[in-house]
Amino acid sequence: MSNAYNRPDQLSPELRRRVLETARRLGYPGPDPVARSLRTRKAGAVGLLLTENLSYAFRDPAAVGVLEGLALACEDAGVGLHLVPASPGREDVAAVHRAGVDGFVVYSVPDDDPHLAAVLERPVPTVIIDQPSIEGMDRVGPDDAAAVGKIAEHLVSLGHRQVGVICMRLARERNDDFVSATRQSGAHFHVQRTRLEALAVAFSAAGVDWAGVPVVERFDHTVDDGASAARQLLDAYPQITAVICTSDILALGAMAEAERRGLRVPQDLTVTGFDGIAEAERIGLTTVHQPVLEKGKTAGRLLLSSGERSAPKVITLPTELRIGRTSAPPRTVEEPWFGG
Amino acid sequence: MSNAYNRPDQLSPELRRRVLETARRLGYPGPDPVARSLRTRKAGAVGLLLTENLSYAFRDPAAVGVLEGLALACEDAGVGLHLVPASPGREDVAAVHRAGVDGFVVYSVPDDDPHLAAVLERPVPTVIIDQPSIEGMDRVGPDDAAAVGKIAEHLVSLGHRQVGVICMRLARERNDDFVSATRQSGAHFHVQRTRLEALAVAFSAAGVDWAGVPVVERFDHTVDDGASAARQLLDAYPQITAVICTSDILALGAMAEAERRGLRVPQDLTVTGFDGIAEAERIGLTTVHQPVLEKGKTAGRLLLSSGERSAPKVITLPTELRIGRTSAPPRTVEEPWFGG
DNA sequence: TTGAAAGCGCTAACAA
DNA sequence: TTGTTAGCGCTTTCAA
Repeated sequence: MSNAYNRPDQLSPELRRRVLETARRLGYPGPDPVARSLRTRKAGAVGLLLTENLSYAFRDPAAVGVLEGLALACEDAGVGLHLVPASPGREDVAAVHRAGVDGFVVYSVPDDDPHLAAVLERPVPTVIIDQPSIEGMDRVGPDDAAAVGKIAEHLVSLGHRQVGVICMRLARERNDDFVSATRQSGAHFHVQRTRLEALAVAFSAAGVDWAGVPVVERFDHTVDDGASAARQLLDAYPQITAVICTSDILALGAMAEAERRGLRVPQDLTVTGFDGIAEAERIGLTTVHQPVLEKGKTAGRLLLSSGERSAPKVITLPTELRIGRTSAPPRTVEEPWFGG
Repeated sequence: MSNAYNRPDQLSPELRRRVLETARRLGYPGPDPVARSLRTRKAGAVGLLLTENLSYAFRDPAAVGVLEGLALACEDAGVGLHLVPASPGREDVAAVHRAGVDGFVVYSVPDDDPHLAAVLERPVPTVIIDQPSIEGMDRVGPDDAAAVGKIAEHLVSLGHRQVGVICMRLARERNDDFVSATRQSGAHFHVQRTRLEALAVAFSAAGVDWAGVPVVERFDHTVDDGASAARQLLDAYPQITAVICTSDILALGAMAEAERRGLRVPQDLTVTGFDGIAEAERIGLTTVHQPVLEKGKTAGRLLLSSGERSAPKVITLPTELRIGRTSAPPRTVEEPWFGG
C-alpha cells in the first residue's frame, strides 16, 4: 500500500492502479504527512524565528528581502518555511517546541531572547542571520564594524565632528531615549552594539570625544520613530551637523524631521542610513548597502546543507558604501563678529 | 513523564522537578513535536499556498499585506504559518502532501492549479483568498465587480470612451500580448475575469463597444511589465484617453511609460489602478483601495475557527474608490479646421 | 511480487 | 499520585 504511493516502480502498474483506485473509493486521503514525518524523521520544513513585531518586519524592505531570500532557498529545496509565532512581548516559548521542523533560521534576535534559548535546546541544526553572534554557531551577516567604519570615515573626511546617532533598540526593555555608555556597551543586540562600537572607534580616532556624542534609541522600527528620535536629538543638540542612523527606515524618519524643521539636507544637515533599501536609493540617501536577498538565501542554503559539515561556518556578506545626496560638508559656522 | 511537560498541575512540583532534571541530565531534548502532532492530531500550523512567483509576491505590497495579516492571525492563535513551496512552473505537488498542517489558506491561484487540487484532496479545512471562487468553499475577498464598476463609472462620467486595459495573467500559459474575447471569457483567474467582465458591462452600458476595447495581458506582475504593456497598448492605439490597470503595480508601470512618451497624466492620459498600495497613495493614483491586511487576518481567523461552522462562509471586504491626481476628462480633440 | 509486522515517540486513558 | 499501555499512521524490513 505504502509502495503504491511512494515506490511506483516496486510493483506492477496494474496493482498500483487497483490499490490507488480502491483507496480513493474508500475515501483514503493519501498518506498522513505527520505520521510520515515521524517515521522518516524528516519534517520537510525549516523554522524561522523572528521576534521582531511582524508589522514592523513586514514594513521594512530589508526584512522582507531576507524573508524572500529564505523562502526562495526553501522553495529550491522543496521544503516548507514555517514561521514560528513569536513576538517581542510574548514569553510563550511553547511554539518553538511545537514546531515540526528539521532546522531553524534565527533572524536578528537579542542574545537573551527566551525563544532563542528554546531553539538552541532543540536537537536540530540552526543558522543565525545577523544576530546574536554565538561562538560555534553558523551565522550569516555583513561585517557591521567595517561597514559602519566606511560611513564614519566618509563623514569624518567631509569634516563632521559634531554628530548624533539614532539606533534601533538595544535591549528587550523599551528605552525611547538617550543611551548611556553602560547601555551601549551592554546592548543585547549584537548588530547595534557592533555598529556603535565601530562609530566610537572611528570618531575617537578622528579626535572626537565619543562620550560627548549623543545616541538616541528607539524600540519600534518605524519611519515615525526615526522622526521622533531626530526631533529629540536635534532639540537637545542643535549644533549637530550629521545624524547617523543605524537603518534606512530610521534615516527616512530623520529626513522627514529635518524637512519639518526647515533644515535642508545636506546643506544644513547630513543624514546617513544603513541597509540600502529601494526607497533609500530612490531619494539618494547616503547609506551602506547590504545584499538582503542573498542573506536570506545563503542562510537557507547553509541550513539545508548542514548535514555535510562539522565545523561551524560564519559567512560574511559584502557591503558597499553608497554616497548619495544626503551627505555634504557641514555648513561653515558664521563667525559672530562678522555676522549681523 | 509526559505529564511533567504537559500537565504540570497533575503531579507534585517536586516530582516534576526531579523528572525534568533527570531528563536534562540524560540529554532528553523535550517531547518530539512531530510525534506529539501525530498523537494529538494537531500540527499547530496553517499552510499557505501561493503559486505566484515569490519574487513578485514579495515585491507587491498588496501581497505582503495579505501575508502580514495572515501571519498576525496565526500569531494570535499561537500556530505557525507554513509556506508551501510551490511556484507557477513547478508541477511538483508533493510539497502539498508533505505539509504537516491543520488547514490551508489558498491565496490567489488559478482554478486549474494542480497544487490547489492537491490541497482540496487533503482532509483539512481550507479558506481561499481572492481566487478561485469555488462553490461551497470558504472565501475572503473584495467585491471585484462592484469595485471595478466604480472605476468604470468614474471614467465614463469624466467622458472617456476610448479606453484600454492592462491586466494580470489570465491563464497559466504566458501570453504577453493582446487578449482575445475567448481568452477573456475563458480566463482561469477569477479575479481578472470578473474585473474584465465588470468593465465590459459598464462600458457597454455607456455605449462603448467592448469588442473594440483593447486588453493587454502580462504574465509577470512587475512595474516593468506594466510599462511594457502600456507601450504595446499605446503604440497600437494612440487615440486612447484612459488606461485602466487591474493592479497598482501595473499602473505604476503605465505611469512610467506615459512619462517616457512625454504624455502628461492626467491631462493627456488618465491612468487608474487597483489595490490602494502605499506608493499609489503617495503619488495620487486613482485606484480602488482594498484592506489587504484585513483580508489576510480575516482568512486566518476564518480558517482557525472553522471547527465551529458547518455552512461555508464567504466574506466580502469593503472597497473604496480613491480618486487621485491621475484621472481627468480626456483632452478635447483639436478640430482640424481650427488648428494650424 | 506481494503481504505482514515492528516500531518511530508521543499522549491519554486506565490501573494500581 | 504514580506507573503502564494501546495506538496515532506511516515506512521499512523481512518473510512468503
